[in-house]
Amino acid sequence: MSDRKFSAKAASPSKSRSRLANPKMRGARPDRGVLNGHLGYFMRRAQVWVFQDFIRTLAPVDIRPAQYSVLVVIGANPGLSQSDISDILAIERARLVRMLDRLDRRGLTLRLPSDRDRRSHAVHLTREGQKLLKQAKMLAAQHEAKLAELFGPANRQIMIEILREFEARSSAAQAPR
Amino acid sequence: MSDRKFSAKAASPSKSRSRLANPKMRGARPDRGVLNGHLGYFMRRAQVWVFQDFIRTLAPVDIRPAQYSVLVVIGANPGLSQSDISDILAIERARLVRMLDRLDRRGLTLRLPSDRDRRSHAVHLTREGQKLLKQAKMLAAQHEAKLAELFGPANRQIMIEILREFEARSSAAQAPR
DNA sequence: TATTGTTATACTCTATAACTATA
DNA sequence: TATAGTTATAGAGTATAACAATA
Repeated sequence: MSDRKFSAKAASPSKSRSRLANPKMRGARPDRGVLNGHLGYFMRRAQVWVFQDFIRTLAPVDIRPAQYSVLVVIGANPGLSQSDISDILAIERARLVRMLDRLDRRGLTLRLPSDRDRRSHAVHLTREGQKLLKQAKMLAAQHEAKLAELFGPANRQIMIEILREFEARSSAAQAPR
Repeated sequence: MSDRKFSAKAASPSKSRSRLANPKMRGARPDRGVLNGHLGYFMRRAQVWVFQDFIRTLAPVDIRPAQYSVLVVIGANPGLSQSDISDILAIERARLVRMLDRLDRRGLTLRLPSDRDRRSHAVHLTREGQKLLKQAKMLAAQHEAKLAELFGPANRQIMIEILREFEARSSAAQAPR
């Protein structure tokens, strides 16, 4: 039951005098378990760690997680519009514009005119983008192997399954706003 | 085996002509599964959803996740120094300064001089801070109940256990930077 | 009228560096 | 020398609003 503090109350007001002024508290180890019942807290801490490891592992190709996801989606679906990509990855359209500006400048992606809708662009990887994505995928696999090591391969798989199911349910249910 | 694309290759260069120009691709549903093997991707999506729900649920007290974690830690350990809090929650010292500035201005927290080190502050909740934290904890419990509903109570518990174990291992191992 | 890409703004969070006053 | 709190800066990510061109 790591969840026993799920609904723990706040320290009652009468106990809130300084722990340093309180003989019983003096030198006591601070309670690090107060957030144990909060899933979001642990998800956040773990997610930050995972992204930092991803960024470090992919430093040789200078690709960040969001950029990586965009390159992978374009690589698998050349010709998608920017709206399509925004939709699939839940990246704001406005944010994707800036990201593609930068990837374009680096010579990795290309925005061609769409042949069916003159408002939209068909986004592609350049040959260089394809080459870099290949490298990036190898590095990402290294990163993923490290996660398998740290979580344990079974736990990594369980997490992926639970989270994918959650994504389906949470997007089907109601969006939080 | 949701992981079969873990090491999937990029679309080979010869296949990268526009999906719209390619008769076989025309109108095909874009492949949304290309990131299936990437745990970090799903952790991020889920974490964002969870935080948005947290923010929305705690809107009545206008408390964000990071602020909440700080209030909970102070509430349970009155008199901690800012460094202690930074340590426990992995919040940058510089960032915590701004957060406490705001919480102080709102009358929720208090920085008292430490009686053992004139460099440091003993951080406390005001009575109002204690009152608000109580409310916040009730709302956070509602939020957590919603997560239990969406993940399924068993899955929520599994996630917490896996993530807590991961946190212990990843911090014990080597920090990513 | 609605959508696509775009520009602009604001705020949160992360990451640094540097300064001051203490230790 | 090192640490605690602070200030400042820069960048990523998120959330909006508004605009022109096109549907």
